[in-house]
Amino acid sequence: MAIVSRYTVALHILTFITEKTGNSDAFITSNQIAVSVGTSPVFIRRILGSLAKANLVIVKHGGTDTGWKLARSSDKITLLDVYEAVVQKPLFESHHSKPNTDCVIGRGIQPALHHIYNQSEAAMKQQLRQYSISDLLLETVAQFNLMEAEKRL
Amino acid sequence: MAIVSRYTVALHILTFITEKTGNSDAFITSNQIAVSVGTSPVFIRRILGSLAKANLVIVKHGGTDTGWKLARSSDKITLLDVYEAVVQKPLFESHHSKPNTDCVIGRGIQPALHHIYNQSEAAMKQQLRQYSISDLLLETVAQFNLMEAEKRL
DNA sequence: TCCCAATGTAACCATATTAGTTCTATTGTA
DNA sequence: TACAATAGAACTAATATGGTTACATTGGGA
Repeated sequence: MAIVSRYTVALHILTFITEKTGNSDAFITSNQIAVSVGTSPVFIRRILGSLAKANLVIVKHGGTDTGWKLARSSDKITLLDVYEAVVQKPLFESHHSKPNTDCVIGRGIQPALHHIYNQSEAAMKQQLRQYSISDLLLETVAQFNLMEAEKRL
Repeated sequence: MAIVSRYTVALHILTFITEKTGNSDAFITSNQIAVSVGTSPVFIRRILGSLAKANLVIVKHGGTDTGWKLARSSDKITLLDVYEAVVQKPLFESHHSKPNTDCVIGRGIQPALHHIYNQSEAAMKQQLRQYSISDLLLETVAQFNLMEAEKRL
């Protein structure tokens, strides 16, 4: 398959929080986010939990004004930070079956692929590191405005 | 999840065929390959079917000496060729749910991510393009010899 | 101290994907 | 025509994903 949509949702969440709170210290609830993403608050909280473990968001319980906010400025959170927080598995999977160890190929191919797979995954991550949530918000708003302008034609 | 193990198996298949046939015109059966991979011939044939569609292998039916061989020299088949043949989906998945189109983020984030996702996937593929099946066979044999040497200590 | 809105988390379900198995049809040369 | 292997459909088991429901927990404010 592909990289789970959980990653896309995580980026949606952080971009949404950034847009709603701006420079303020407000907290956003999982319900508000769920409406924007179009899914259930529980699913959102599961992902927020991963982001909290990676110290990307802060949660506030009890009283009024509860919910979530960014743990640091949105231009200090890269898309790679989010990837590492949400995707735990390596990009490439090895055999499910156990290759025949009497065979040269069966024995040697897994270590041989290891280096190549690592290199490819690193190249992909290097791209993600070049963008921050702040960049993503700017681009998202730009795309939104573009679509609105087209609608008015 | 991750890139399916089908890709790893496809590389195993092609490396195996290369090692067994060398420069000869011999054909390898799906049964022989299945033994090396440690799985069923049907699964192997399913993957060989994808590789055949991408013109990476040739199948021969009927008579004696039936089975599969490479469609071109192993140093002319890159790991990217195999990736494109076997993995049809984009690396990154978009939302499963439908984002709220009344929301700036819900509306703009998918096109905003599109470019970034494409760039990351391209960087990963670029790495795969640098290796051929021939390179992979060399490295696999080297790793095998290394492990055999360690065993003798 | 009690209230309460929202989080934290477990349990359960539906769905999709992956890979393994079995079976039957087909291929095309000897 | 025989036959050795592929082609492919149908079925199963295992796993992962995301959605739903339910309930305990948090902790500031009345």
